[in-house]
Amino acid sequence: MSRPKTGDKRAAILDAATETIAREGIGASTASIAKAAGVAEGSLFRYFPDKDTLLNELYCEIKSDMRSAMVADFPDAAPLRKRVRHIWDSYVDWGLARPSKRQAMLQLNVSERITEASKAEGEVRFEGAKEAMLQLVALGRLHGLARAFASDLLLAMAETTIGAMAASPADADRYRTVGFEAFWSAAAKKESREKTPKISE
Amino acid sequence: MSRPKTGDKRAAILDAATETIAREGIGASTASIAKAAGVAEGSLFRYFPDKDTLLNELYCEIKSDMRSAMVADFPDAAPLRKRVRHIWDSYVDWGLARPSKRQAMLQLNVSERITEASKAEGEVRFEGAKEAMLQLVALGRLHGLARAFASDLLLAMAETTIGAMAASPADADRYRTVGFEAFWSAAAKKESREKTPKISE
Amino acid sequence: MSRPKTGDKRAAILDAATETIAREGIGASTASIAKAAGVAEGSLFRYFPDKDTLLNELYCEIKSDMRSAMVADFPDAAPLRKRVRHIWDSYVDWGLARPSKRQAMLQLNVSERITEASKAEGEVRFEGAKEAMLQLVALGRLHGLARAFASDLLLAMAETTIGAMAASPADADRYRTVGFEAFWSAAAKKESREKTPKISE
Amino acid sequence: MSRPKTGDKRAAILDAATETIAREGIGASTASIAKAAGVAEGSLFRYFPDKDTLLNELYCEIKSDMRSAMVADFPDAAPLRKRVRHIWDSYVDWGLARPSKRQAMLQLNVSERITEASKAEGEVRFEGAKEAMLQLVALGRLHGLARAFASDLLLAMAETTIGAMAASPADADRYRTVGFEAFWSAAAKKESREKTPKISE
DNA sequence: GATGAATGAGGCTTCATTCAT
DNA sequence: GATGAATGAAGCCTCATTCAT
Repeated sequence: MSRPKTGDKRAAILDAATETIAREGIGASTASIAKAAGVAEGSLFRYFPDKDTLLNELYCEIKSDMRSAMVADFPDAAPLRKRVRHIWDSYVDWGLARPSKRQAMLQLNVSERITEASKAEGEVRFEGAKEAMLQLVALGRLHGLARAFASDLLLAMAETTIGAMAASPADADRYRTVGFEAFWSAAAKKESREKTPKISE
Repeated sequence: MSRPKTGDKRAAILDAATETIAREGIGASTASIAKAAGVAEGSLFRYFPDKDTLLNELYCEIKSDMRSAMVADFPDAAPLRKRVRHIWDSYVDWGLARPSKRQAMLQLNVSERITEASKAEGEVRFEGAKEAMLQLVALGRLHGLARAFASDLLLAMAETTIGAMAASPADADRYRTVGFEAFWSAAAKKESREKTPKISE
Repeated sequence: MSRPKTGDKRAAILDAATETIAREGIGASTASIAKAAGVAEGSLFRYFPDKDTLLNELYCEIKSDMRSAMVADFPDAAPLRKRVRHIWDSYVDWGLARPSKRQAMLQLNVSERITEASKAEGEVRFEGAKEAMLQLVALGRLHGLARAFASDLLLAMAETTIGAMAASPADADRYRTVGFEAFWSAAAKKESREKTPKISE
Repeated sequence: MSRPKTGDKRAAILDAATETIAREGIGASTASIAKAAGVAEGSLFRYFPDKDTLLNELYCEIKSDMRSAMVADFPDAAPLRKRVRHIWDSYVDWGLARPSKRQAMLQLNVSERITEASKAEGEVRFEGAKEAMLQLVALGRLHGLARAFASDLLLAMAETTIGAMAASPADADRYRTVGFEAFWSAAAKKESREKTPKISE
């Protein structure tokens, strides 16, 4: 899309890597990535010492992009339900709007070439979201379990929802909402519905 | 692990491919798979004309194995909740008991080398499970949406649950149950729990 | 065509090799030859210790077949022209009737895997033909040159003629005759045609 | 032989392929060709996407080289006999001077890996020669037959002649002349010798 | 004898990476 | 810095040959 006219080859390479890996998987050659980026084969290695580094930095970059989408306008002071809904919507909309990034991330997520360090780095600076998830766990159905479980559940359910939305664009809005309600029911307090609003506080 | 002494090289190769791909990803070389299977590299190609075929047959084989686990003892006549719980437990236990198969399947699932035909074949003969999912969708919170959405949601949540169980074996039982309750809350009817039994009919 | 019902696997293999090599060249695999012969892969090596031997024996066999065609009914006592015409027609008809053998021979002829010994063996027992060629050289336009030159010229011209006949079956008879006349003019004495009979004596 | 110091690797590879194929046949490995060319095996594939392309381009290249030899100094305005003699001599001398190219061409000519397109391309731009052959056919012994038949006959006879010259270098000149006379007698007008000169006019 | 599964060397091709320009 | 030609290790696959049944 936006092939930077500026000398920003690094970004061009990361973009091209996203597209190419989304299409061809982790096995995409550095040559094809460089070509898609409009740079010489060798130039790729001026910005990334080797392919593994490129993959790891791409992973971090996409995570960071996703984070930005979630962090933007995060309603820190809103009720829990609103905050979780924000996370949900941000993630789902991000994935829908950037299918290549999402697809590339699916590939990177299962790759043995992404280091633990990269995965750890992907976790940082989601503070508002983490805090919301902590509260959700503390007050809800997942009480006593690891916060990561709630986060992973949200991501897994959102991922499934995105897939359904992409497959049936006409029903996209319903899927987003129903998906969220499903997650909320799964994770929020199990008491009678009347009390649920209280939980979300 | 247990290298079959029988002449069943095909099975040995599939087993070795499972282990190797679980460890190294789809990029695992045919040489390493053959070696792990204890056969010559050329022998691999007597059983599978090329690597893509091996991958696709491995995919189908693992799916079939998973299916067998779910279909076994399927309580066709039980209430919906019991049947869904059976699906949940079967899947979760299968994944926990066969971490390599599960891990390999994660890799195969995102690979562009698995054909639509293979994916379609993976769907068949889950009749009891499909039927349960149809009822769940018809009567529950996902009313009006595609059955596949419910199935995918279950798989995604179970997957997440398996991950958590594997990470904290001590809490495994709690995760399995809580995970299921989360799914059930996500998908089953939203009315008060007392009415839930009615739904399951 | 005639897949021998008898136990004559050796002949079946040679036949199959002829067809397969005609179609795929010298690179045809022993497996494909065995399959075409209707025998097991390993059986081929009971009749021929290795592929090179198979190729060389095939070469000799086809040469021998060709020789048989030429030697049959050879008019030893006829005038030279008649004898040469017999050679010509025998060769041309043989090649036309057995396109696979001819095509396989074209491949074998240029192969570095055919030994000098095989080539030498291919020469023997063409006595009547050799004698005719010797006379032709002695009395004709190629006077003083090697007999092999005349033979090779005949074969080369006949080969070209066969190719033309195969390409235009409707004109086959004309090509055969014109081809022979061309060879005769090329090799026989240059004096007026009336005297030719004298030469041929 | 003379390994070009220039960066012209492509030509070096074609040269090496010529030598290697002349020696070992079409089955010569890309590794041996690359080695003979003094380049890494991978480099070969920068110039030719695969071995088949290499073979086809080699075929075209050699044909083109042969064409150049024939076209050079072609006496368009000379009498027919002179023009045909030019073709004959050019071809024979070319083949004698470049035994590897000739030998390689013999291999390529019978290979199923040379496409029809390559063969067609090999035919173009022989205009002067074609024209001469057309006249020869129109006026001579092959009257009414395809021009290609005359051309093929010339090539086949020249090929045989080259073989004889190579085998007996001492008699080379005689073979060249006698070979031509044989071809001329074979193809030119059959009328009485007195008239033959007229034809050749 | 006959079979065909098994073998592993070797062939073609790809690709991450280097380096001279 | 940027380039892309060059490299050769490594990958997938074929195949002549062996050998247990």
